[in-house]
Amino acid sequence: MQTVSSEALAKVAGVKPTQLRKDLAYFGTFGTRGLGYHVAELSRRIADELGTSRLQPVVLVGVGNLGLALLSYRGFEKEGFEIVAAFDVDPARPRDKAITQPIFDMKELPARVRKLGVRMAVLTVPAEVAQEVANTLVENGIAGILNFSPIVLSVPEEVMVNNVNLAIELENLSYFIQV
Amino acid sequence: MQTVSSEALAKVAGVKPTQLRKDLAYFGTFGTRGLGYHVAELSRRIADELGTSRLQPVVLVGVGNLGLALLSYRGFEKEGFEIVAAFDVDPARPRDKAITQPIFDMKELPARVRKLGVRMAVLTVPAEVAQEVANTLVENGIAGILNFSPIVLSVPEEVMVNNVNLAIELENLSYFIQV
DNA sequence: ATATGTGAATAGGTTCACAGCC
DNA sequence: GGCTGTGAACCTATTCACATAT
Repeated sequence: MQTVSSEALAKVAGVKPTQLRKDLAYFGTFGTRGLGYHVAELSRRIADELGTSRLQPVVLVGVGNLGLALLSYRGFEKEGFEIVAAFDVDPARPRDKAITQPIFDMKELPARVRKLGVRMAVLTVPAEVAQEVANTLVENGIAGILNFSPIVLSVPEEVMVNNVNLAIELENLSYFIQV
Repeated sequence: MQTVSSEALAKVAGVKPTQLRKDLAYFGTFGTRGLGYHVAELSRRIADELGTSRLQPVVLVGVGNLGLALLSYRGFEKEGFEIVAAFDVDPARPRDKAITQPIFDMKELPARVRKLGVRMAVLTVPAEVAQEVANTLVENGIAGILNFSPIVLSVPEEVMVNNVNLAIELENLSYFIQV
């Protein structure tokens, strides 16, 4: 399959074809009229825009249940991300799951994050310490945080935070399924 | 603290006060002019609207890394949700973590979901089987699905799906932190 | 004096309709 | 003929400004 239409792409993405075309058009002309989009080229150009054309290093902070599960998750590499290191207040606490990434003590975070030059972090620490850890991350060069703590982080405006709040997702479902 | 202002609430929610007031107003008049919102009453009325004033039972399907982590997560109960049962193709596979919820064989899903009368499900199965499992869930009365598989589920329009896609969250960060 | 509730104004996002190009 | 790219139309969401209530 060499080319693909906006209609086919929209189908799998769950959006309307016009939406998809307009979105792509914000980044330039990706397609060919009468033909569609050249798959390889489209893929490359999207990766370029997202910044995932090279492998992006990421650190994870807070190796509890969720942190450990994310460290084992094999779905990131395919999309161009690699969790290169994890940090925890108790790096030696027994963890049953075998993971490939090293777990360091939180104390080592500043030096190691700087050394690695990592710009993205996954935050899976308890809510009580999330803001404090976020501050440390930002101070040491992190520019994007994927936050799993159920609090609104306060960060400088040049830092990007994406929140994943599982309770809110369920509340949302709960609301919409009500009879 | 008996009452709270839209300004204080907006601060912790990370939105503007007018936004918060307008949103609440869609569900009725919750506050008192000159005073603010009565905390206990507001809390109760929001829970009523969300349908979380009673404990909501939820099932989880797919007890892999992520599923297991979510089963151990203690943040749901506080918000009114309880994962009452989990299902997996291999319920007996060794899992190091001690969890309180029973894990049943997928074969038992239809009968048990019906019996329990559960209306919400968390879907943490591999992408290849996600659609098939979703179909089974819907056939047996599930009306809301929290989907962690990186695919767009096709469901009847009365069924609500919320997607959590970790790779997309990282891609989003990656895009915005680019220099 | 203080803080909500809300119409009006503004901004942002989606869809339509079709011109433009292969 | 087929499919993209895009201005215009439409729709939805946010913010403003202030009337209203305590």
